[in-house]
Amino acid sequence: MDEIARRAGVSKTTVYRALSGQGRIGEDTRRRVLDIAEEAGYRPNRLARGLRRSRTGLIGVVVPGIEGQFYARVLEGIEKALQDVDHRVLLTVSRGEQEYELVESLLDMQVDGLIVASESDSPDFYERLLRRRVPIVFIDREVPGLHADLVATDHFAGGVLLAEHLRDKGYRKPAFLSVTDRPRPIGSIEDRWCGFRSVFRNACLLHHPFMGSVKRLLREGGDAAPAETFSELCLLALRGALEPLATFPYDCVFAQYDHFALAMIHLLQAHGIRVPQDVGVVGFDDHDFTEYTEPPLTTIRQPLREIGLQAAQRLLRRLEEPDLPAAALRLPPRLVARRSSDPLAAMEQP
Amino acid sequence: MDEIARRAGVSKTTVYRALSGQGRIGEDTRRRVLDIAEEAGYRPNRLARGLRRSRTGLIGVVVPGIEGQFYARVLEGIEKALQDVDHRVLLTVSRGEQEYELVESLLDMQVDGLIVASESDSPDFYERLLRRRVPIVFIDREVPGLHADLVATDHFAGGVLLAEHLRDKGYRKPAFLSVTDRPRPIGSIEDRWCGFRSVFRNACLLHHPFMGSVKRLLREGGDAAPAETFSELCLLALRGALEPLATFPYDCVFAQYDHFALAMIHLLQAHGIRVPQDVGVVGFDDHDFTEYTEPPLTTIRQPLREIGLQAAQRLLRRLEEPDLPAAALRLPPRLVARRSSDPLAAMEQP
DNA sequence: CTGAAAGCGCTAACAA
DNA sequence: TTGTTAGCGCTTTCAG
Repeated sequence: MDEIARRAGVSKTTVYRALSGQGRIGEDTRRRVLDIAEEAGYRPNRLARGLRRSRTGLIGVVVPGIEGQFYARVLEGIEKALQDVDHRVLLTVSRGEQEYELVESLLDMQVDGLIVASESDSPDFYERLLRRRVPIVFIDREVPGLHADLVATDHFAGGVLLAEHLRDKGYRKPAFLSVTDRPRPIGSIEDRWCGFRSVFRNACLLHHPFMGSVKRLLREGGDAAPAETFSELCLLALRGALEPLATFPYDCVFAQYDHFALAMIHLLQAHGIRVPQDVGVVGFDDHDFTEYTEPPLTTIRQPLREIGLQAAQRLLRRLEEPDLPAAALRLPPRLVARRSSDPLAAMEQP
Repeated sequence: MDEIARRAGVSKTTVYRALSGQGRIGEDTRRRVLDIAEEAGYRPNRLARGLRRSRTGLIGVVVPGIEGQFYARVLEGIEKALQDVDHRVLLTVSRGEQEYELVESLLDMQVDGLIVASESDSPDFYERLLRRRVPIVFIDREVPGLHADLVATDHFAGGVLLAEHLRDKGYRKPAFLSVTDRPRPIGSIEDRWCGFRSVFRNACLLHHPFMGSVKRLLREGGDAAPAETFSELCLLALRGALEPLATFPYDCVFAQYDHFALAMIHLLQAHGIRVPQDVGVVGFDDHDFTEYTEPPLTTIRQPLREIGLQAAQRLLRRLEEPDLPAAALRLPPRLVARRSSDPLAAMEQP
């Protein structure tokens, strides 16, 4: 900027005024400065601007992982919404370990706000931040005991949708597979349960830490993996599920995750039970492979991109109005009932 | 920092020395300053530090999209490698449009370096940056005509692996589906072709812009989508592929992408051709749904996370040694031959 | 309409 | 061992 000022024979301030379009300035000087800046290929240093204005245009994002499609899609939505208003995403992946440290480091970098998919079990850390008026929007999971902005799927509605679908298909004795390995069940799965039970009063709840088994197998596995693929891993984790279920005359299963649903189907088939004739199985979207499974799998599609978009927008809004009361936004999911007819048939016949 | 200096009764510089652990300082003052800083919850402003040192610890990343698993996984590797050395990822998604602007904006934010999955067809823009000695590592695709660091899959090796696999399975007359919609064929697919042909001298090349069809359908589709799912879309795009192929007595097909491979399988089956008995089909990893398809699909797994890790490490190295000569690192892919036996059988029998 | 000066928070060089 | 000073590049305020 100094060089431009010198070359144009004006002060830094004038250059700034020309470039920013703010403040009174003579048309001729403005043109001259702009031309010189253009020619010199001048680009403002956003870091310096951030330091001065204490507004960086950086938004910190913390997610547990992005290898699965779940957070990748949410992230896509976040980035899109922010790019549209010329903000940038500072991305960190917590991998179940570093959440708080990462949040701190993002704040050190002077992000304007945070979007966090937290795995925290206690509200203390975030309560402190909120008291310091750090703008935060949580996504996907709520932090237990914390009153803060949240954007997530409406899991209750998802439970209702799946229950209604099963009921419409003629099933009557549903089993609900709770899969959590946490001390307190995950809120989202509890919500699904409530929704599910509001339709099926007689639903049977099978509580078992399948998810924990998968994680343990993954950890222990290391190189000597107990299974080649993740789907096989899920199969291993679910192996014990049939005996406890057998005490209940179920005719359909809500398996919480698509991977589990598929494993459950394989498991049932291995025991000579036909799907969906004898027993129906439904999942809940954590992946988009459901297009490809055999037999077709009915599932709930979560509005992932939309969650990201809404979270970003909420955060931007909060930057303008820091006193906005905290609110939870629960977005409706969509039932994806895979027709069992061959999609190809429909396409090739006509 | 000023406040801590005041409270400790020393100069800012001393506080800095205590906190940074650099320069000589009395043990007692050091302790005192550290205690006060701790108590005051002091955290250094990395933005200011960046401005002063002109080293921000920010790495700009540009990818075309992250909804598919491809770049999400690469990104995971990048983030991991950078997090390990306390650097942060500034993520942007170009969505086939804004690549150059995004790169500029990242530079405005004073990133230390860039990792770019470019869709550019011309080297001019990046050549200018490289002349300005901006550290850049490209991933996945090379920019035509540009001599720069690149980390990517060894597509030639991938082509060889698939060809050898097909040969070992007894196939003799392979068809290679080139799917590009670009003026110049994408380098990676050319490499696959070269590798493939080094094994099968008689391979037949079917050149047709299937990929372009898919994109067009996606664009035109809008709400009135011509197909419910992406897999159906691929099927539509491939419909015309069988006639040109029919002129060649092929007994197997290399379909470039898993989605196409699967669509091809369905297409063949719809025409009464059995897979893999009559015709074998192989893909090339762009997704991890191959675990779930029916019939099983043999494919090449690209070392995506590793690409990210290596790219980040290369960039970090280049930050230290700006004069490193540009180099291409091509990482070996892995053949994933899906056994057609039921994985469950293997697990449940014993 | 234009310019001078101060300062965001940190760091590096130099002086005491 | 400690302190003083200057400056990264931009923005704001106040003065001309």
